[in-house]
Amino acid sequence: MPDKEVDRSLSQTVKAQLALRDLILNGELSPGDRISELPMVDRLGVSRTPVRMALVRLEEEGLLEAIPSGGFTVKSFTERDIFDAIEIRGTLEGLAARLAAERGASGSDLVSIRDCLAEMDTVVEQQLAGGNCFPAYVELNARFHEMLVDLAQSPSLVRQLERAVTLPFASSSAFVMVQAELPEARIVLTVGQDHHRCVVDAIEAREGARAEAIMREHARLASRNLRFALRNQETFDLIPGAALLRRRGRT
Amino acid sequence: MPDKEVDRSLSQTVKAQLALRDLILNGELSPGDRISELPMVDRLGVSRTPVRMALVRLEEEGLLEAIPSGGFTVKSFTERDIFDAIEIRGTLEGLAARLAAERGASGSDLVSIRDCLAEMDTVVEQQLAGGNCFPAYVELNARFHEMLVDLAQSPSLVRQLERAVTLPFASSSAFVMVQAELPEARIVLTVGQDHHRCVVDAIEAREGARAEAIMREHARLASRNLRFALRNQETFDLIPGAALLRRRGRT
DNA sequence: TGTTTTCAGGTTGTATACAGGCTGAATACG
DNA sequence: CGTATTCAGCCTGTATACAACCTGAAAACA
Repeated sequence: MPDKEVDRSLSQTVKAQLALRDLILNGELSPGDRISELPMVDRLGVSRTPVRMALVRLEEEGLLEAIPSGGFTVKSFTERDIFDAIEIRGTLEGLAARLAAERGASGSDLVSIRDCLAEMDTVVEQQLAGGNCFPAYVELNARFHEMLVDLAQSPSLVRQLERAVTLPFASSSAFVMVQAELPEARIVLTVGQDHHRCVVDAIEAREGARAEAIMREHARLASRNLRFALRNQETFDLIPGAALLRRRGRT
Repeated sequence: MPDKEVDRSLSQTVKAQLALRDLILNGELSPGDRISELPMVDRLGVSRTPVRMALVRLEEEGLLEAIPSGGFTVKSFTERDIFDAIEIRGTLEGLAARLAAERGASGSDLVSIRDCLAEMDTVVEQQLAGGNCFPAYVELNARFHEMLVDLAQSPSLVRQLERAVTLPFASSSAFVMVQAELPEARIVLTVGQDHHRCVVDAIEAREGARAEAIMREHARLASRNLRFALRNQETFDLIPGAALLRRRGRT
């Protein structure tokens, strides 16, 4: 836990939102729990207004569920919810790649993303040689996916994808940490990086259908990681937001 | 305008949200306009708190844009934004159709959607015979699309699609009214209804790829309507939220 | 004993007061 | 005359008071 002392320059609302999200993701608030405003006022050290705002935002984010009669509860997720979220991300990233190919990406954008690709190559190489470069890889991976979406030059799509990725386990780097423990880690890493390269090639060659198919399949690497992660407890706990997951058949 | 007097049973927040949305969609607030809370308090007859809440909600909805230093402005949209929004909807509905096919829809669900299909057949027939059944068609069309998405049995996808459709011109029935003026109206209506039937057939036959392709192409009917609507002023004004559209090259 | 009613506690929705920050215009200065 | 500075007005973010509502439990009644 890096930041127990929250920066005071942040607005109270943002402070509350971050703190509340942590509380949920760390499992200090369990799925189904009703969240009342007043207790949170004490717990977060801000007044009701920012707490209220944070609750609304987190509901939009998908972590909370509104109760018809007022108030919120912590949402719970099934294994299938995660699979679906990953599939949705893959589908939208596929659309982004296709649009990028069809509309044509500018030369400078392609150079930028190829630079990113090269950096990732280095990191992947070091990782395969036995180092532990996952933090660096996660960051580069996030940057790559962001740049890719931008290639589509579609604000609507960026917006939609932002939402698709808010759930912690839906993001492109959610399962990279799990991957470290995976027996087939080398394969997934190598194949994933090849996807990255191929999709850029496809976009440059204006091969829309191919670019789309690659990104869809690319997202399914995350599904594979997920399936593995669910198999034993240690890897299960590596899943971001694992506390929100209910395994087959509970309330 | 059916409801100039807003139901007093609604909460102030909802009241404010509806009124504010109308104000924006009707063009009484122009794109780029900054929306201050106090003037809205006078204009909507509710206090700052509900106004504030409505603003946050409308930002999430995509009608407003947050100013970094605080406050909101009315968003503006380009022709391409709409095309992209339609493409996104088509892509997600395609995913829904594919999942429905792959996962298998229950017999009773298929019966229900076929009932809806049959009702639409009747309406389409009457329409082609010279009647004006568009309101009925719009409602049935909305119901069909809703049922289709439900067939995928994916809460995540339902959620994502709900968001994709919040923009008024992205919804499946946004351009049906324009269609009435379209020279090729008969064709679009006939083909659209055929899409509806074919996608259900595909789902029942577990033909995922076909179901997906059909829904993608189905959404492109809306793009066709849009392209036509943009050509002259009368049809342009039929576009929901037309006031938010900026034609090529303005601030 | 089972059902209905009543009531108290807590919770949310709404209104409003207050403080800090931003904006834009007028003014002073180079 | 152009640029930097100051200041007033407004606006948002936050805190808090108040009221309506819902919930759950105890009590009264059939």
